[in-house]
Amino acid sequence: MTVTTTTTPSALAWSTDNCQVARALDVFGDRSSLVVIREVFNGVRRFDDMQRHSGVNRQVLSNRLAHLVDEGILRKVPYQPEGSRVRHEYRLTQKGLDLYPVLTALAEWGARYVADPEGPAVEMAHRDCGAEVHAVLVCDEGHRLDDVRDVVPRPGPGGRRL
Amino acid sequence: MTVTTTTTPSALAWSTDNCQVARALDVFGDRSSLVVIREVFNGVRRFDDMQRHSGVNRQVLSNRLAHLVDEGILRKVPYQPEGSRVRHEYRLTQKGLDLYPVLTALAEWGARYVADPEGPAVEMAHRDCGAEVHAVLVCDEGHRLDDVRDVVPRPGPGGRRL
DNA sequence: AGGCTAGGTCTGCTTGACAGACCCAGCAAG
DNA sequence: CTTGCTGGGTCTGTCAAGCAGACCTAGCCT
Repeated sequence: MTVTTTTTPSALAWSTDNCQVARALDVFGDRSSLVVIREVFNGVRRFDDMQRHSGVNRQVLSNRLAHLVDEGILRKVPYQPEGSRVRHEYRLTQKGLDLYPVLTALAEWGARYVADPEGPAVEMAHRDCGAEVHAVLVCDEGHRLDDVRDVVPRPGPGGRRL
Repeated sequence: MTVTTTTTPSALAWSTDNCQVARALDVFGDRSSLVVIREVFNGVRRFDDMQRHSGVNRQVLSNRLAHLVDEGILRKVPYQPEGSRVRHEYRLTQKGLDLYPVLTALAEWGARYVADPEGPAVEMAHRDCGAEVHAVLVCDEGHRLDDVRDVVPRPGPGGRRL
């Protein structure tokens, strides 16, 4: 057991008031919202289907759907089964579709650490070629970062000193 | 307003019991856990620092840290400020470090949709060249998927029919 | 002896999740 | 016309979780 000395992290000098990660989490960062989003990505778009398929409580599902519509991540689209009245289903907006990298990264981490021995329950594929899709980190200079230790967070243009 | 007809999504035929996304969310998928993880990624590793910097309730912080240590995402490392007794700080394990793509994707989505006009509060950089880092989707055939509509989820090897 | 600090725990209140029952509109069968 | 079915919810009561704020404790310093 080594005992190390440390320095004060510079992040402490920066505010988290306007952190976009925290704000993103306010929008969809609870278990139920992410499960709902997973359902919609999987093509399950109707209230009852989602409820049965995901097991999320009806009341909570109702709240989350309304909230995600409010936030512009989902939109309600009317549809009409034959011989039946118009109903509505939930679809991803562009803002919602842009969560694909988040969901892919999540699924990939899950596949590595919490999947059953026979493999992950779900995977992402390239529509054109059918090959599996992964979320990888690349920098603007074109380098691919295979070791996550090469990534370092830093204050962005909107960073505020305390 | 167009009214569409739809088909039953095939995802309904597959179980979500062993979905690795849901399992990953069980491990760290609540707001506080993700905020804690953000703090540790930013180099804030001590209890009081995290509490003050992130504003997470002390009790909740205590729970989350214990849980994340339990799950092998963080580990407690002793350190010794001069002239003081040994204390402990929280560091990422490899399992925790592998959340970098998730956090990067989250930060990127947040930068696009919920950041202040002057820009995101935080960004990821390449340690070697200083350029900004992004989470991008690539397939095993080497194609880069710039349009998320080219991604399609499908049952993986661990998928179970209902 | 008293104070300071890191890293927590304890208490009481309020909010949210949850299961399960209920509701409502409109089609269709009897 | 009544009865039932279905999708998409709302209502109710219970119980777990979040929260603010006070309190605790070990070891160092004065």
